[in-house]
Amino acid sequence: MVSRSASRSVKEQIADELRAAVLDGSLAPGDRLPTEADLIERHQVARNTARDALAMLVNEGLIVARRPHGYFVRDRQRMDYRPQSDLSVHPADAPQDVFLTEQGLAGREPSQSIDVSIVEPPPEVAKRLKLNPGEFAVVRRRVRFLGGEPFYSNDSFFPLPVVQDTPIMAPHDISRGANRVLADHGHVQVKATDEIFVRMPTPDEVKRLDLAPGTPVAVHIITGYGPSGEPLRCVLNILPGDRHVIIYDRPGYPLDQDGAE
Amino acid sequence: MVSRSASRSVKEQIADELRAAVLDGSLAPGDRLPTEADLIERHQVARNTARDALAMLVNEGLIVARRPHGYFVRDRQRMDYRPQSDLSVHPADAPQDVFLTEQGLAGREPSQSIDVSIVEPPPEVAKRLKLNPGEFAVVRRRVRFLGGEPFYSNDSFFPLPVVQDTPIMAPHDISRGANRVLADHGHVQVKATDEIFVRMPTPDEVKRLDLAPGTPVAVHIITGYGPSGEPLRCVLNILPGDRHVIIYDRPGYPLDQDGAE
DNA sequence: CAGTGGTCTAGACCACACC
DNA sequence: GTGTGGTCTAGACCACTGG
Repeated sequence: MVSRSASRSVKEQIADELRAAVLDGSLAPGDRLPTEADLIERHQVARNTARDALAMLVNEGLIVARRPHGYFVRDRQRMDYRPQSDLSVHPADAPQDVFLTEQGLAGREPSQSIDVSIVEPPPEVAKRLKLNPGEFAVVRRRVRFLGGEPFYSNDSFFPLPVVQDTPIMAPHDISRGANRVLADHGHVQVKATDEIFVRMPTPDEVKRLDLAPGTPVAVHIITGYGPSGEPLRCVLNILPGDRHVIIYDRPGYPLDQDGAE
Repeated sequence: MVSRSASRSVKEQIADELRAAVLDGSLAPGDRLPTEADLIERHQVARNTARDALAMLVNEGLIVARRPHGYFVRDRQRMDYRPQSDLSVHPADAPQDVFLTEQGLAGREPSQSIDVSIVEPPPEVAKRLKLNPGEFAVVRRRVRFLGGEPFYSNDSFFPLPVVQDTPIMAPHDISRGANRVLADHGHVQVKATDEIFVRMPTPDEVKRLDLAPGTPVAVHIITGYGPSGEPLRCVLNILPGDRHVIIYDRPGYPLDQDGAE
C-alpha cells in the first residue's frame, strides 16, 4: 500500500511497483497490466493519480495503452542495422538495393514506398549540402517496411544540379545504386561521414513510422563528398529506437578507446 | 482560439501552437513559455488541460519545467563523440586516458568519478561476457563530466579471472590504458564489436546523469574478444541524447549503403 | 451492452525561489 | 507574500472494441 508521507509521491510509488514488475519479468512482454480501475481500488487513489503513474511508464517506453483492452508490457524485438554493411559499390548486376537484398533473411517480407520530389531541404540537410535558403534539392523519400510494419525511413537528398536528368529523379528503385549513377555522371564520392544522434520524434515522424509513445529515434545522417570536398548527397535515416541495434564491427587489433584509461 | 469539435483534441491544439512556435524559432532556446495560468486564460480551459498540453512538449524533449520559474525552451548543445577515435593503443607514456586528453579542447573542464567493484553484471553485459548467473565481473563505473555537468557514463566490465590482481582493480586512472594492462597480463584483444541502440533512460540513469524528462539515451556497448573468441571486456556507455553526436568517419572510396539503391 | 482508456472540468493543498 | 509548477481529488462524458 502507498504511503502518503514518503519522499516519493503516490504516483511514483505506484509507478515504481509496476516498473519493478516489468523489469524483473513478473510482467512479461505482452502481458496485461492492472487496469486503471484496479489501481484505483488497490491503492485508494483518484483516477488521475493512477493514470499519472501509468503515463510515466508509457513515457519510459515500457508499456503501451491499447484502448479498450488495457495497458500492456511492450515487446522490443530489435533488428540489426549495419551502417557500414556495404562499403563497396554494388556489382553492376545486383538485382536490387541493399535493404531489399539484406533483410530478406529475417523471415519478414521487405518492401518500401518511394516518393521523389524537389524541395527546399530542412536546415539539418541544407547545412550539410551547403545549400543557401532558396536553393533546391531532389529528395527520394522512402519508408522501408518489414512484414508490413514500418522499419525506418530513408530520405536521400541531392543538390539539384548534381542529379538533373539522371535516373535518380525517377520514382523507382535504382538497381545499380545511386552512388554508381552519380559516378556515371561525373560525381564520384571519395569520402563520407556518419553522424548519429538521438532525440524524441516529431509528430510527423510518429505518424510516418507508426511510433508508440515513449519511443525515441536515432537520426543517422550520411554525407558524401566529391574529390574537391563538395557535398554530393545527404542521407537522413530515422531509426525507431524500439526496432534497431546499430552495429559496427571493428576490424583489427589493437583497439583502445572509451574503455581506455 | 481552440475548437472543441476538431479532430484534434484541445490539448493537442494548444500543444501544436506551442510546438510550432518552438520549432520555427519564434520561441528560441532559453525563452520562457506562457505560464499555465496564461494558457488557461487564453484558451479558456481547465488547468489540467493546459498542463497536458505542456506535458506533451516536455515528453518530446522540447521544453523543460523549472519550478517556480516557468516552462522554458530547451537548449541542445551536442558534443562530438567518436567511438573509433583511437584505434591504436596509447603510447606507453600517455599522460591520461582518452576522454581526459581529448575533451580538454572544448573549453570545458573534463573530470570523472570512478568506482570499482565486483558485481554480478546486468543481463545485457553477462550475455556478452558469456557469464552464467552467479559468475562475477569487475566493473569500473565512471561518470565523465564536462564543466561540472555529467556528460556520459562509462562502465567497463571484466570477467573476474581476467583482471584478478591487476591495476584494473584499483580505483584510479590507468594511464597506460586498460587494454595494455590486459595485454600485459596475457589477454590480447583481437576483435571488438560496437552496438548502439536507443531507449528511454531508467530512473537510475536519470539520477546518475541528471537527465531532463523527455531525454532519450543512446546505449553504446563495446565488446572486446581475445584470440580464441573469448570475451575479455564489455564497456557499457550511456550517452544522453541531448549531449552527443556520435561520429564515424568513413575512410576510402567506394562507399555504398543505405542511400544505395 | 459492458468495460476499457482518452479527454476535460473545477477545485484543493503543497514546495519552492524570488521579492 | 506572491507566483510558479507538482500533486491529488472527484466527478463527467466520450470512443472504441469485444462479447
